[in-house]
Amino acid sequence: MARYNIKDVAKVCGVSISTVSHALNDSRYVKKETKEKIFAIASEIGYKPSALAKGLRRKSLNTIAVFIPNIASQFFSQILLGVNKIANKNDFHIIIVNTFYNSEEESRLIESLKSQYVDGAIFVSGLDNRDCIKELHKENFPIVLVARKISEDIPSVLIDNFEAAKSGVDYLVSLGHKDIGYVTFEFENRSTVKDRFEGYKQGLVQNGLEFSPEKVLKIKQYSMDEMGITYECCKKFYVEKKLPTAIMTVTDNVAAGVYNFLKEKGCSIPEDISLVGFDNLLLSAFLDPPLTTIEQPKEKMGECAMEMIINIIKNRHDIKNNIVNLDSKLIVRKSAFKCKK
Amino acid sequence: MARYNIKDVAKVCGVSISTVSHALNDSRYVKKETKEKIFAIASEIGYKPSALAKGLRRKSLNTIAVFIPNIASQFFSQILLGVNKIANKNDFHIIIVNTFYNSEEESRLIESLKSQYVDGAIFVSGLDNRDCIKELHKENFPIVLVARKISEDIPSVLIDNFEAAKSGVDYLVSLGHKDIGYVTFEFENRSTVKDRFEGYKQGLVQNGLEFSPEKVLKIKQYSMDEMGITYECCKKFYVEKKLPTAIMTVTDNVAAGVYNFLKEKGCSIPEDISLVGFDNLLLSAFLDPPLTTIEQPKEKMGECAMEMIINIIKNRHDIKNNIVNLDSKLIVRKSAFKCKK
DNA sequence: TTGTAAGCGTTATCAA
DNA sequence: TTGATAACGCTTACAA
Repeated sequence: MARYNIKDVAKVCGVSISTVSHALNDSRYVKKETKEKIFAIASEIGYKPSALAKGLRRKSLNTIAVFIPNIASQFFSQILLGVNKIANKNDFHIIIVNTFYNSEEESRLIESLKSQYVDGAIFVSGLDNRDCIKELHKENFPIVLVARKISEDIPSVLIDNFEAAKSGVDYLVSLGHKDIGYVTFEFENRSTVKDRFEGYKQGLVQNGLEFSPEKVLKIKQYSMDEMGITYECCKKFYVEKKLPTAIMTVTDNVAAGVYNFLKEKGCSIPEDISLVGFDNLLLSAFLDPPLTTIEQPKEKMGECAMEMIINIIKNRHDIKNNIVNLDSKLIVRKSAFKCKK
Repeated sequence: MARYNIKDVAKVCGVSISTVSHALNDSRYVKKETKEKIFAIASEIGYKPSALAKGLRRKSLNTIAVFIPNIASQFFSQILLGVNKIANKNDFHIIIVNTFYNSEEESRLIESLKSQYVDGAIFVSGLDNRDCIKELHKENFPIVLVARKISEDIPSVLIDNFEAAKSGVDYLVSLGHKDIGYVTFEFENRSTVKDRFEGYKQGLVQNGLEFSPEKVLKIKQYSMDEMGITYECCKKFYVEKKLPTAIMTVTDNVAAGVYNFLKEKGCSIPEDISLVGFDNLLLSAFLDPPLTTIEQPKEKMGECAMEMIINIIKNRHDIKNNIVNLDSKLIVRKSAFKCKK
């Protein structure tokens, strides 16, 4: 890969390098014929400007760091798809930083980011109380959060988790359910998870039902195998508890864990118990029966975040529009049914 | 983010910038006290060398491009996990290029890669007949292939797809099956897919069974929804054909499509028909019944590829070790059972 | 043991 | 309408 540089082009064209640069970048007037010649020769010898040199000079490489708990998770990789799409369209690159929900690792990586060439960062999910992210924002480093909320003034892309969860309860109530359980992750420092829980609670209350903490299973998320830990926790939690007639879960993977537990126990879904998930992960359609769930527009969230950060970088940011709430909706499949009791 | 540069450090330390550079990089002897002072001050003011400037000078940014058909697919994102792990460990970054199995897009992106700052590329899956990849290799640009084979001299990380598929047939035969169907993607230009098919064929023959093309359903992969297209194709293919007693599939997503088809038809798995998948995707454990499948060590393949490419870049490449075959193994779950007939 | 200065490939200022 | 040249922040050959 012998590479040509701008000097080579200039020499062949018989002009100065600044003319070449200006012609190629359209950054000042260049006589038509000169310009044409420059373009012709550049393409002929296959000249590609060095993004590196350009980056050094412009102090920007059009690259965004994307912090994500786990690339290999459906939810996150769908978001990445959207991020990637918009990045491509705008000639941006992304580098992916996998944090595995590890805050120390996240901090370390943010630190190393500073030596890097990134123009901004997108943080997907993760914990709320991250001073280092606030700091980044204070230092005017462009950041956007996705499915995570740290403070009102940091740009974030979300859905209204509270309303979405409430709509799930409404749906179950409309099917006649009065005894509705909830399975969630622990939510200190996770406002998205907490908002869903509050939506569940409020949904009960607004429908004239009583909220009872005993009906809530809180799972400590110590591993990436969300289905597996859910299954284990269910075994302990429901050991001598009566099962409710319906269960809502904080995410589809958790619902899948509940499926496994219920099937093993000989309960059939939805005859004996109804289930509603959250996120509409691909697997929810594979489950048997297919899971009724609440859609989160993952790809769109990624697109939106990338668009926002590009706007911020290019100083086109509309400061009033910090928090963007996208629409979610209930996807009715076959895991929830009329309550028989 | 006011950033300090090497000059600032030099000034504060009262030494020249070359001393600072050498001290920090350990690239020539620097008096102990001087060195200590440089480190102290650098860390105090939070100096981070600009990766960009370093990259321009060294003509390398320690960045690898990873070409992948679809980040949002289980199989690929698991590979990425491994790639990412080793990259992190070695202070490499990756930029991800999503091709959606589109060869033209791939070519275009390879082209744009040349203007970029990447030190090498990993190509995951995709078609075989890619001259532009061969060309890249001829130009001595470091590349490694994963789950894809273009020619013997291009470094590749694979499993032995032929043997793996054969072992699946052996297993089904050991359960008493004599009528074994196969569902695959079309495999012009996809040697990995073809090898599996050949393994299936050879497995039949070696077990004294006859291979019959009518038992093979070939799916044209025009969409990313592998489950959906499989379901549709099954409906057409088996419309008036007798179902075999067992079916092997080219990947678990295809098996999931077959599940849907069979369940709708009222066939139960494994009582009426046995199924064996391929890849051991996460979803295979979620299926009902859990799918017996052939494991492909996805994360390890990613790790291996990244290690190889780093070796190539650092000229530590052992030229004899171009094609690496990792181990695969049969994961027995509950979708295959003794043949009743 | 350390400093000077060239050079990586651009962009952008100033001058013509 | 265009050209010289400094500068981006670093590494490294050469000199001291």
